[in-house]
Amino acid sequence: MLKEERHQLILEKLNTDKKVNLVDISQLLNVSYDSIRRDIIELEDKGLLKKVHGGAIANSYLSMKASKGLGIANSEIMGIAKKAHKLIENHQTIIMDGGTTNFYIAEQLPKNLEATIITNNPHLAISLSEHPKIDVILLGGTFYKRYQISIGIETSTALEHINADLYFMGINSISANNGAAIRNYEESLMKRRMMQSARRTIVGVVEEKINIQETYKVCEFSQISCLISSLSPSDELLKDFHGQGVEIL
Amino acid sequence: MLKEERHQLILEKLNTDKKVNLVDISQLLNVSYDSIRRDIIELEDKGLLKKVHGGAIANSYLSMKASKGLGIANSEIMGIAKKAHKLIENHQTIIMDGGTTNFYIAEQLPKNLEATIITNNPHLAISLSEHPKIDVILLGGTFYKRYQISIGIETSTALEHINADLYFMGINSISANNGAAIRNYEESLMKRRMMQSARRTIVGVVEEKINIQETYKVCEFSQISCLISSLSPSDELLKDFHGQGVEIL
DNA sequence: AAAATTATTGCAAAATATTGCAAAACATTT
DNA sequence: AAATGTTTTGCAATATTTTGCAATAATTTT
Repeated sequence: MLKEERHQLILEKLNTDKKVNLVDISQLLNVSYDSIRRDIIELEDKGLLKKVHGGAIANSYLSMKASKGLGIANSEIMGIAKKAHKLIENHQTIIMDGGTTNFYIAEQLPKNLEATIITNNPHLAISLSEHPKIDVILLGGTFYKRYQISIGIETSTALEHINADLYFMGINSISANNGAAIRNYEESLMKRRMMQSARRTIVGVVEEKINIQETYKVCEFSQISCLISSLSPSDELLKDFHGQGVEIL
Repeated sequence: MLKEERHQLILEKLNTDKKVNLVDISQLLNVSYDSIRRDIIELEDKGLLKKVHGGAIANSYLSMKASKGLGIANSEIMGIAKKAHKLIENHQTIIMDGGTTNFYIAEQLPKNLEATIITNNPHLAISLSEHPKIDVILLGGTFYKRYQISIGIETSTALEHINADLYFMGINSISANNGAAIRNYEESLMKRRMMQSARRTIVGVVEEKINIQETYKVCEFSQISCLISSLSPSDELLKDFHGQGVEIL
């Protein structure tokens, strides 16, 4: 079994399961624990996954890239995308940043929608090439391989002169008390800047990100205009989120 | 067993299995390990597979290209890329814009090269995620779907503060008398701006672009520092290009 | 805090890669 | 057909990479 072969298999498993266990994989592929451990280190160096105690977890960009190729979209995310599309009207200007959810919201936009999309996510820009009536503005800056978006002073400066209608913000966690938070500091600053440049901030999240808490807080929950999930607004999981003036879809 | 025959078989096996093991193949085809090893090296030089420790794996972009029927130009471009890499030193800052040739020059850069690459081509930024030691700066602006690059005042402004070592300029045509030219006006302005931001401008072209003339002139031939093609510098086709102080590779 | 699991490190064995060289095969010219 | 030059091939010596192991450290769980 070639090393590169193992690498591919690990990444594939990561795509479907979102996480891998070191011991499991080593038994599955019938190689020593150490080899797999070193594989994981190498792959992390390439920014293709995130190493955690006991194994590794998927990187948003990777799942994006993989699902793009495979054309498989998670049905939960598709539901979120559908709801998001209802908030968009013709001729609006929309800011979108990184993350799998945003990628699908963009990719699945109606083909006849006329809009301008501003993004720091090159995958999204490329994908929107298939939408003839959507103008795309790509925000430049230092490209963060791990998150597959550009971040930095340049990105920020460009936003200063923009007044968008909507901002679809991708996040890693949200809770009613602690607001929205993510894993990267620079990115959290960027997101605050983006909020300032749009009238309404909309957050789409998959269930597993609800009621958990990541390191860097972006904003209070009440500062968000609208929260979209795959759940029914009356779902038990969402009960704390009501009553703060945020639309729940 | 002919060499070409072996090459075919290796590529076929690669197509079905996505990977080949050096030892296995050599036993299967009943030739020495060394011959297969050299086959793999040759095929890699043509950009038809990716050599790894112990064997080779299929080349993702190539299968992509092959399915589109574009496979032929590939080995020509690989040759240009190889020549281009010799001009690059560690720790340089390099501007690269759009075009297939530039894409391959970037993608095939040595994995251990330390450099900063500035580009308005998001495909290139994404591809360079696989190069851990290369920093990428993405230039923002209006995204031109047709050419898959960003162009505009913003892009231009960002370049004002940049002094790069090299600029790899993609073009549609070049001739000794009429210089370099392309098909899009906005892009031609952009390229002139990029030339100003780099010490040396390098042009890599496939044979079919030599001695033809496109609509929008970017610069005189003599303003280029170096011209790279797949031909030998002494080739008949290139005879007019000598004597203008431009390095021909 | 102890136990259990997982990580890290250094090391030696195994596998693979590289290089130079000479024989063999092939093609080309006399 | 002989002589010549080129390409291909296999071999051997050497270098590099990968691998598994064992001892030790760090982390998570109990």
